Amino acid sequence: MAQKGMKELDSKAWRAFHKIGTSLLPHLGRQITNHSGISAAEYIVLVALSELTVPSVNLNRLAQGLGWEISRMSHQVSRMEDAGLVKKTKNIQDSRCFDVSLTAKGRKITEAAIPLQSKEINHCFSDVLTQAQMKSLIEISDAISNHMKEHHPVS
Amino acid sequence: MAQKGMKELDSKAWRAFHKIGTSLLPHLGRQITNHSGISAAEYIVLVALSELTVPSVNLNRLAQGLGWEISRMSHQVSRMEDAGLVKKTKNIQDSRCFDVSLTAKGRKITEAAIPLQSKEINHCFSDVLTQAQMKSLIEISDAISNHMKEHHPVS
DNA sequence: CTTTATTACTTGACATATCAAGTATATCTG
DNA sequence: CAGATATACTTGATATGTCAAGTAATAAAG
Repeated sequence: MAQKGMKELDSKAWRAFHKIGTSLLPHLGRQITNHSGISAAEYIVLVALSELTVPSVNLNRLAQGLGWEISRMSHQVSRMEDAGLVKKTKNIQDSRCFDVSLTAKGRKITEAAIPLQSKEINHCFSDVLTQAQMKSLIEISDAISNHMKEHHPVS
Repeated sequence: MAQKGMKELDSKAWRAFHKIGTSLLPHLGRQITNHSGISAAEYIVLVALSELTVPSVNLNRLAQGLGWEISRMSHQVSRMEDAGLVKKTKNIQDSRCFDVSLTAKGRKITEAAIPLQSKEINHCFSDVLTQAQMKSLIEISDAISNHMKEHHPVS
């Protein structure tokens, strides 16, 4: 995906990263749909909601927590409300805000989906890597994330 | 994005991987559009075409080389033909096939875009990682890719 | 040589992601 | 408290990715 202006190792490493980023992630998304009948985007939102210590969050916080644009979250939550997976309620204190929460159906699907997805991740990711490789990956992620936070805070 | 059914380190490593996969890749895509006026998908196809040792490839090979579905490539190439970036010609030997090649415009844009994109990748990726980390990433990618090839050859 | 697969690609429908613009409700400022 | 600003979210347009179904041409089988 890029070579001129890059050193040999850099280019190989980038291609390696790009490859797993554009194959593993979509593959696991497809698995979610196959085993649980929901999309990868829906799964991400459902899991985020299921991990709350409070019954609901507003759209803004939910989007920020996942690093999504607010508009993307608005569209996604609307579709999920139509699908009966989440509920949207106008906040009483600030009526610009909407509180989003899981419906019973959404919770049920999420709780069934999580262990199946964990199994898939173990299968395709954890089980094929050594502990040292996973630790290395965490360091790599931190290095990149810190750089992004400093230099490209919004995007 | 997943926890029940996963060990602590596994879960952390997965979240780390997921995070960079869903932030760095989109960020670099946006950079392409900003500096060269083409989408990330267009860039990927253009670079693949510019790296050919022959003047053209058929859709099928192009899709396989990038690990894309043929339908995705068909749509993408059609749009790029409309945009004047590539040219599609019916193959003479086998008229089911289409040969895809760069137009002069497509080549010009690609050659200008590649060094700019390499610079961005260096900035966000290569420069923030050590050589050891890049080597580790290549090993990690190989391990995952090999597993995928064995167990999920099509998807 | 005709029927039957197979292959290469197209098409349409829908889900999704992004962008620009809009609406409504707070909040701040003088 | 009126006017300006900011915040929270919506909406519509466009590009994209995926799936299922379709078309057309080649290859294989009988």
